[in-house]
Parts: sequence; C-alpha cells; structure tokens
Amino acid sequence: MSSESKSEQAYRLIRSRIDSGQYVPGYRLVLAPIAGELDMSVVPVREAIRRLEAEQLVTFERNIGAQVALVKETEYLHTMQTLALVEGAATALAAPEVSAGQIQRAREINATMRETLNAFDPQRFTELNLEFHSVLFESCPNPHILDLVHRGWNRMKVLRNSSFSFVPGRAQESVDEHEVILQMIEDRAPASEIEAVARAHRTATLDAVLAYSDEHRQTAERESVPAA
Amino acid sequence: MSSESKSEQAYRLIRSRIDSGQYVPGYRLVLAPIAGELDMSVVPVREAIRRLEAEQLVTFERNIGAQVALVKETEYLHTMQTLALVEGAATALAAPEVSAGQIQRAREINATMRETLNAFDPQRFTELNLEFHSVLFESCPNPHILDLVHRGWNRMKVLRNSSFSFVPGRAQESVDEHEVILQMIEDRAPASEIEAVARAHRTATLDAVLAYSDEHRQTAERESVPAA
DNA sequence: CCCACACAGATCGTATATCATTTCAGATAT
DNA sequence: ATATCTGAAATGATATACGATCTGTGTGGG
Repeated sequence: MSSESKSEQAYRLIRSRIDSGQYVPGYRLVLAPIAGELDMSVVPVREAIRRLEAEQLVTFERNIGAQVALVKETEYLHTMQTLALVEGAATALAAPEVSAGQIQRAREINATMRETLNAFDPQRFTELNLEFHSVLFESCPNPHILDLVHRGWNRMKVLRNSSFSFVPGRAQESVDEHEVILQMIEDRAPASEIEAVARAHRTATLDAVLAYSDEHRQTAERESVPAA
Repeated sequence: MSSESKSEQAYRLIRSRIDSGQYVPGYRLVLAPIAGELDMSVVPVREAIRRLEAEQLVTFERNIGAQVALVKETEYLHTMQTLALVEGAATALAAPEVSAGQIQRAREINATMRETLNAFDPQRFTELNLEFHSVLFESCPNPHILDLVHRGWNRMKVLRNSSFSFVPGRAQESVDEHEVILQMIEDRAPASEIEAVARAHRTATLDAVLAYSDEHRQTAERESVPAA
C-alpha cells in the first residue's frame, strides 16, 4: 500500500508548509481541518504535531492546541549559537574522514556560490550554503551531534523565512571563509582549530545579522509576531 | 480533575521505569499492558512512547513496536562526547551569570562528594555530581543548549544503570577538577578557557570509563544486549 | 457604563472499535 | 530432517464517537 504511515504523511505536509512559509509563525494548527485535507482522522495528525513539538517547530498548549513557533530575536540568537556550537564540533570531528573527492565537491559548490554573489539570489545562496556545509559535516562519526546539526539547520529554515533577512555584505566574507575551512581540512589541521574556525564562521554570520537588524530596527520589529 | 494529562502520566511512568532500570534496554514496550496497568486506553500510551522516541530513550519501528534503546559502547561514547560538548558550552555561557552564592553551594556539594569518596556509594556520588554541575550550567542563558544538556544527562542516567560502571580511580580526580572549574568561574576566566576545561573534565571521565572497560573486557560484553 | 456570570461554539483528550501488519507455530512436502 | 507455506494470534495503526476544557460573547445586575 502506501509506503509510509499517515502520521508520516501528516508530518511531512505540515513540515513542508512551515518550511515554505505557508504556515507563518503564530499560525494555529487545528487538527480537524488538516485531517480533513489529508483525508484521514485526527489521530495521525496529532502524532505529527507532537513530533513537530519535540523538534520545537510548533508550540503546544493543553486543550488549546498548537501553533507554529513564534520567533523572537533572542530565539534566533540562541538557535544560531547552538548551531555554531554543534556544527563547529561536527565539522571538526568529520574533518579526518573527509575525502579528497568531497573537498573537491565542496570547492565546486563554493565556486557556484561565488558566481551567485552577483545575481543576488538569497534563497539560492542559502541552499548552496547548506549543501556546502553538509559535505563537510555529514561525515561526522557521532550521530547525536550530526542529528543536532540537522535540527539546527531545520530550525534555521523556519527562522530565515519568517523574519530575518539576508545580510548583503556577509556573503562575500562567507565564501572566503569557506575556502579557509577547506584548506584547514586538507592540511589536516588540529580538530580544535577547525572547530574554532567553523564556529567563528557561523558566529560571524550571527553578528552580521544582528548588526544589520539593529541598523534597520525601524522597519523590522524585534518580534515577528506580537506575543499575544 | 487530574492536574496532568494521561499522556503525561504514561510518559512519567515509563520514563521512571527506564531510569530506574526496571525496563532494561531491549525491553519491549507493548501498548496494551501498559495501558491496562494505568487504567487508560492505548492512545495516550502511544503518545508517551512517541515522546520517548523523540528523546531517543526508546527505539520504534512501524508495525513492530517500541523497545528501550539498546546501548552499545559506541553509543555511550557518542552520548558522552555530545554531553561534553554541550555541557562545556553551557558552563562557559553560564559562568558570568553564576553568583557567589551559587559557587558557595557548588563548593558545599563538592565537599559532600569528597566525603562520599570513602563510602564508595557510586549511586550517591553520581547524584551529587549532577547536582554540582547543575548549579554551574543552570544559569546558561541559552535555553536550547541548556535543553541539550538536560537531554544528555537523562540519556546518561539510562546508560549508567544499564551496563557501564563507575570507575573508582576517576572520582578523586573528578572532585579536584571541580575545584579548578569553580576557581576559574570565580576568577571570571575567559569563556573559551572555561569551556575547554569543562569539556575536558567530561572527556576525561569518558576516557577513564573506556580504559576501565577495556581492562575488564572479559566480564562485560561490548553490547549490553545482543542485536537480535 | 462596567463587571461578572453563564452559555455556546470550538477544539482538544480519550475510549472503543475496526483494520492492517507482523510474527510464530504447526503442518506439509521435498 | 529441513525448508516452506499457511493461518491464527498478537500487536500496532487508524477511524469514529463522546466527553472535557477552554475561549469568547452576550446578557443581566451593580
């Protein structure tokens, strides 16, 4: 029959809609309509929402329901900080396992990113950025840390779409830093150094976004959605 | 009525049984009996199990069911490594927020631990150890990282009870290192240094356990439960 | 004019029932 | 004797139904 369970279907649908921004932060996820749309009962939808809750993509209150997680600036900061931590560690742990072919592939992606710089296509740039880093951290031998990296990136997808914009100046720097990281991995630099650089790479993005958003405080509110 | 939902009750019951070792790794969690025992239907139990799955305390296969997660030595290594990472970061981030009173409290706990050394009560020592570190990382301003620390410790509880024993020699070193960490926090040492020391403190425990388990390979198998 | 209470609608929480899948035992054939 | 097939029992997955809880609104009294 169907290769996947209904809970899984529901999860994927809701998830994709959150990722795509169709369900904006604060959107109330009501069981019945979603179940109706997928032509199933509310039970699998419930499970899907609980899963999303565990991943912190939605918040849930008893007898009230679920809504897509609201995103404050501090939330963005915390998520980025966490991602910097786990991705830095994952990249360092993966470094010894990364093959010459993978480095080659990462270089190609980075080259494409460099080309994209002029086109100013933030969406595409972000995709490539994930691809690039994926090549570097997917070899991480610690599945727990790798899982945390994935969760962090997933969370970032939502945050990005919701309110935090792309910082123009940062892209160029980012591409340059990528090359530095690649070089260190090739040179088999000590894990602690790779970790530090990889973490700083992400922290720098965080700082850039915060600085940028400070400058444009008048246009973008601190919270994407009012608290109540 | 009841202050908590049935899913919550089921979650707590199963969780406590896993923590206490009543449900050993590999134990099959069958819905119906658990539901019967708690005098509820299987639906809330399902949700509870899905939650435990998200926390990686149980593994789940479709149409097969759930069982308490099996623990291999590599699993222990990965969990410890992850905990070292996030706890180190949490401790460093929390350090500036830690008050003199909290340091005082931590010192007292550490003193108690020192007393416990002679009594050889691993259970109690582990409890105090968690208490000590809790004081240091609970002030972490980043809730995501703090959450990861909690998850890591919860996971450790299970692993500890299941198959990995206490390493006698390590305890003494551990208390000494605690004092070093306290001193650094008091001195407002740079975050990066505190992070490094806190991480090394946990990594050292990991190494000690691995070395110990290598020595005693003949008595303790690598996997606590056969794969199939 | 404002506040409190009550009622109604919406929504979640759980139980029960039915369907689907897996597993295992026993039988049968090679 | 072993391998394979078959069917029944166990178990999970989902649907439906009902009860519980919350939220908002309107009405009555102060």
